[in-house]
Amino acid sequence: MDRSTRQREAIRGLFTPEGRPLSPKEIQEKADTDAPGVSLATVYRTIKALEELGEIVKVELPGDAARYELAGKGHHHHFQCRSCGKAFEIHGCPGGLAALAPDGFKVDSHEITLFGLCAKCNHPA
Amino acid sequence: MDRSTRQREAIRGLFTPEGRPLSPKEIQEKADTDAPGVSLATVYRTIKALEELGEIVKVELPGDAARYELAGKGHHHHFQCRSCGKAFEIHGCPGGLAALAPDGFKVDSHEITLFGLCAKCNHPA
DNA sequence: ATGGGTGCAAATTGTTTGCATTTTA
DNA sequence: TAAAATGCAAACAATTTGCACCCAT
Repeated sequence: MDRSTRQREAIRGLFTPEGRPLSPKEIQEKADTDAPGVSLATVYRTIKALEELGEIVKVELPGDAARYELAGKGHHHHFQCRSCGKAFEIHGCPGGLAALAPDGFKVDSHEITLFGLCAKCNHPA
Repeated sequence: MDRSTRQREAIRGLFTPEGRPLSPKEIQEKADTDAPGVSLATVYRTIKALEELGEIVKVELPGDAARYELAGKGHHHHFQCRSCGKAFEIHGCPGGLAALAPDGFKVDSHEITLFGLCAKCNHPA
């Protein structure tokens, strides 16, 4: 496999159904194992390509850099650890949120982010 | 009143109980009326001071710059218009969000953001 | 003159992009 | 050898900060 393909596959391979949302830097670090020396520019370009292909989606957490995760996981939300900064996927969603908007407003989507300590940071070994 | 005081008061005066969250740029533009020529640096420094005094709080919306609003409004969330980009305060909050986190995780706060069209953008004159 | 506050510009971080080079077909 | 992808560095936007300067006390 050639270099270009290896880089792209290394990045693409990071997105799994079980994986948590990854930031560009995390992607670069993890991809470095299979494709040493990937530049951040390539990471961003590959992310953009995969996003346009509909394979991954951008996850925006309040006050932090964008993350990316595998597309097609269905409606869900995220948890961000205040200690290690990692983002995790959470399931379940209270309904009826659109009703909270003021009269005349049209709600088409929503984001819920939980903050706290992840299992690892909450139960230090 | 001297220039410094006028600038600070112009900025401080932008934060009202009814006001929506403002970004540093919006703050600079609005403050310019009462205090012409305020630099962004001063806006940021004043924001920081007011935040440390506990008069205003930072509002972080997914994927957008930070906003600031008057402190002490009680628990509430926000709506962001996809058309004009403005942020609005919304009231009400579904409970039990902490239960959505995985086992072992400790939730200490949460953020909910609704996206869509504000009244003005939804009902163009 | 002395300290507090200001504007400008430089520094930071996250992200994008131009361009020359490398790689692939 | 021409097209495609890469790395580096420059360019941007948001935010912070160093520094010289200005104003009120």
